[in-house]
Amino acid sequence: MANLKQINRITTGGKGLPKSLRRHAVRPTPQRLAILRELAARKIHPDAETIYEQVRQRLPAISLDTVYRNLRLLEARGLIMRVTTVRERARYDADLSPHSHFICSKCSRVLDVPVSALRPIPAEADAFGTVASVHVEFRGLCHQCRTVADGQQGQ
Amino acid sequence: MANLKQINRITTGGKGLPKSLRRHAVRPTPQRLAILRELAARKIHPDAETIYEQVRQRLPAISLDTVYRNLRLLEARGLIMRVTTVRERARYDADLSPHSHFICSKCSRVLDVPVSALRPIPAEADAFGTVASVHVEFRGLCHQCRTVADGQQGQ
DNA sequence: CTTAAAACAGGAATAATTACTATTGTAAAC
DNA sequence: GTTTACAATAGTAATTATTCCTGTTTTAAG
Repeated sequence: MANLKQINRITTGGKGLPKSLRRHAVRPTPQRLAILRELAARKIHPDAETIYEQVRQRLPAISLDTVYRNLRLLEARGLIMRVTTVRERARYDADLSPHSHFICSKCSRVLDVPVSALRPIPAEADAFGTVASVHVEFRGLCHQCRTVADGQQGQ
Repeated sequence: MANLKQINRITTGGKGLPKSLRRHAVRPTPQRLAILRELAARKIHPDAETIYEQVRQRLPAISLDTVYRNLRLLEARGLIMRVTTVRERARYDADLSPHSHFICSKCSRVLDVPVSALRPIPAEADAFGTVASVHVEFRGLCHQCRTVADGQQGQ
């Protein structure tokens, strides 16, 4: 699946979406389909609560937990993605010089990435509004954790 | 809180930091100085809890709320910055094609920013580890909100 | 010294999210 | 076409990071 046009074509009632879910080893339950359709149909990038309110009109018995559970599952299976970053403790920096961060997904260490490792953000983004701040965040395995993982495959 | 002056003497290493705080219209209280020093001394980009644990060794009576309150204040005054993004409801997207987002700080609408508005992220970031994901987020006023703001100054 | 404002400690409250538990739906085996 | 096993669900309780509230202490100014 992977793109909006495909999903949109599918969500108008065809059998494509259920098939696509099965391909990803996800059972196409009514709740799941409703959530996914709601996400694909709208461009507003809704949050769990908004999806819940909408889906409830069709499936009045659905629970908020089901929405959360399925968003998590669908994200894990690579069928949808988060717009906002991972929700974790806020971290601070006294260094105000322009730079970015690499966050290790295993040890959660935060490394400074100098601007030279990025291209400067162009003014084109101004097309969408008055840009007040830009946040660039890399996630992955840091060298240390990668080395350990290479040696002993698990954990 | 007893003998604050003693504490003040202890936590006040040099006079530079207090002066800098005053320049930003922030009163250089011992707690504040300790928090800021902790942040500046370490490169680990600590979270509130970590700062709290550290500062507590010098100022055992400090409260966690004071740490949070001051981090907020120092950020608002432009003396420190968050490494992670604003902590708000997670939003999802069914469009997995590479693109970025502009989030309006007023109406919190999320607009899609095509990759063409960004330069592709270079492989240089690999110097820090194995990059699994890159997240780019713009924040500011969207056109609609800006127009409204121009017309009627308040709100 | 007195007084007003800012900052504080401690604990209660909030909001988003996740965990738990008993129940229901469903796919496959018989 | 039942039975069986397991995934998914609803409803609610719990958790976690953060903020709010109240009464007190500290600081700065008159």
